[in-house]
Amino acid sequence: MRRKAVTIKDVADLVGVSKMSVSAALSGTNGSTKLSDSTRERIKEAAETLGYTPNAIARSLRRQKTDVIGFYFGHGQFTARLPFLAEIIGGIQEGCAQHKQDLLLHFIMGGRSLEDVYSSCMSGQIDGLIVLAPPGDPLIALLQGGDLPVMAVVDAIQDIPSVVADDLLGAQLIAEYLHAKGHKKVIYRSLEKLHLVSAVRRRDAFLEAATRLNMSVEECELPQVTLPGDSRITSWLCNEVEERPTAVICWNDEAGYDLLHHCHRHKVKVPEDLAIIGFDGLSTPLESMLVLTSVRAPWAEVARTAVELLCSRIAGKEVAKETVLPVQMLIGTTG
Amino acid sequence: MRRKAVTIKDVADLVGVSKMSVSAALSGTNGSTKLSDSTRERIKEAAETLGYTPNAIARSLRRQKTDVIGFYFGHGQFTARLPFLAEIIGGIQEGCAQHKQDLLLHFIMGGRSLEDVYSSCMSGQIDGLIVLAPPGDPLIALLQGGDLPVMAVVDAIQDIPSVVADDLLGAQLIAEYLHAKGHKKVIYRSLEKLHLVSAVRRRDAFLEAATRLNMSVEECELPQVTLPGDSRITSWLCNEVEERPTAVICWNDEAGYDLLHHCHRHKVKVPEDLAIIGFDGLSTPLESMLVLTSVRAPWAEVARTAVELLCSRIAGKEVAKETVLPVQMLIGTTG
DNA sequence: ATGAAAGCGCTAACAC
DNA sequence: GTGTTAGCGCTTTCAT
Repeated sequence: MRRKAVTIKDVADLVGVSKMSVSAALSGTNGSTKLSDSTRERIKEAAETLGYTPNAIARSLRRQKTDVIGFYFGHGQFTARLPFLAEIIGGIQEGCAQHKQDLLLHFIMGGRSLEDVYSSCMSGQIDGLIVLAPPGDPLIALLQGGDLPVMAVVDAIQDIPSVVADDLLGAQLIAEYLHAKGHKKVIYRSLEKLHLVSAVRRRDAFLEAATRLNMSVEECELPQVTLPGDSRITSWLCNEVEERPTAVICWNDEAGYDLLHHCHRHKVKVPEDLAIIGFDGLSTPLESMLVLTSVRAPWAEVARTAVELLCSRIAGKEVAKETVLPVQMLIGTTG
Repeated sequence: MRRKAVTIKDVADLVGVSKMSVSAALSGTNGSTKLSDSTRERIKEAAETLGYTPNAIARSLRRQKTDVIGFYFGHGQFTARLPFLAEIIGGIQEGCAQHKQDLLLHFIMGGRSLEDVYSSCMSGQIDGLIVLAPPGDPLIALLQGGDLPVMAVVDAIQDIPSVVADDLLGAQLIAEYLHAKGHKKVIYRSLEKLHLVSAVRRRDAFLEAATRLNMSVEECELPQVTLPGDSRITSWLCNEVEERPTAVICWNDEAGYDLLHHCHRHKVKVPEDLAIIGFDGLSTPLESMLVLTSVRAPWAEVARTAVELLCSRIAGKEVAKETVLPVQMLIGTTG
């Protein structure tokens, strides 16, 4: 506090009652203590006059509850500037706003040591935590032991209730879509290090579905952001190989757009020469001109739901181990 | 706290020292109390053994300081899903991470009453606040009275230290660019309700510069998101009027992209038939194919700087009333 | 170099 | 109905 703040005691003194009565009159959460309407009114007036604002910190200390939730999204590997993450954060925002409770979002920032981050989580500043991270994230292991309510989003985590999109269905939809369009030979562009559960699920489900539909799939693990010397794909794109693949399925939209750049640079026509499919269905400012064919996953809704379920958990209720939200095929102009 | 947490007292009892010594050994912020290295070590070990995590709430209550800053971005009118806001939030994230101090970001969510939001700000939960809102935002007026350190970003606010982009220069750059390209008659597409300082500055500076360069400017206030019956622009686009405008300067990128959609729908060729200029320089996933000609404003850097200055203010230092970050022309494919 | 006492502002439990 | 007593877990005097 910067200047001596007005406290409950000041109000009590002014009205001539005890601190208790003021607390009861203003916060209302009190069970036993009852007030007459007249005193309650006088107290409220006095509080108004003095410009009293309850001190949330003191309240939290006493109640052992802050009405604040945390959001952790990996240790510095993600930035909130990514469209995908903006979608998630926006969803959390909506969830918090929706929950009439005075629920705020507390970012757990990266760039500090693991111990610091863990301390932040366990320091009593937050009642619960939303996590977006691969299961192997070191924080997860630490959190498993504690009793802070945690919800995972996007990537399911063992032993932590998770809200995810239907990666399996999405992958199947893509396989069926391509099959219906007559594609026989395709490339699946996966995440280089498959540490994300969602990426693994999508790949496995796609391979399985494609095989079932008699499509031939070559897998191609590429870094998320394209390298200049991306030999295999580039050679496919440039040379007119016999029976070359006719589509590339990317594990997410970012990789899809990245490939689109490639194609553009190499004068490969999309989708005539090569179809490109993504996964996420993120919107871009250019939708009337070009839309990446993709699977639309309701990321904001995933996050919103996670907030809701986290609140339930904090309130002591059990929640489903895994909540799967539906996806749908988004037919764009790239395949 | 969910289960009885380990407290400073537990550690003290185990080692056989007073709570004081533990506090001194672990937090180090203590002035007078000195410890021998041996006791300090024993205390640290014991803390480790017990899995002690300091309770930040208790600490905050005692020190009247939380090391948390807040971010308020209007009362529900903005969503974190917007690319522009993602940029700002990402910048704040970077600023927080950079400040090695255990500095966290506390979102002040909308969707609650003005009083609730104000209470959140003044409840002692945050040491300072970053605000992104028009000067007329009701919260601003309330905040003016209080003594919570506040920094404004993007839109300068009277009597509040602000970090902004060089809107004036940006507008001039656009005017000069268009003039050099031979444009004589253009439209300035402004924000419908000019309550944003940045929007006003851009418009005024553009009108001034354009006039100086003998360009004729018609102003056209449009809602941020296009209405179907946007009569004036549409008629310009569809009819081959004598001496029709050759460029539309939009107050921000969003409006620019929106207009691009219009043009696309009406088969207006950009930039041949009409040049479109934006303001923000937001990146999109399609940059190798289409880039909106715009003024690139370093929004993330604006936010990062604001965090830095806010910390200075919290530490009691004076900061500049207005910090203006440079912008530059971003030549794209639309004009 | 260490400890004891006194709160920070609030609320849960019990008296009256 | 209303007041009193005790803390929540920590840190800042001031004494030893």
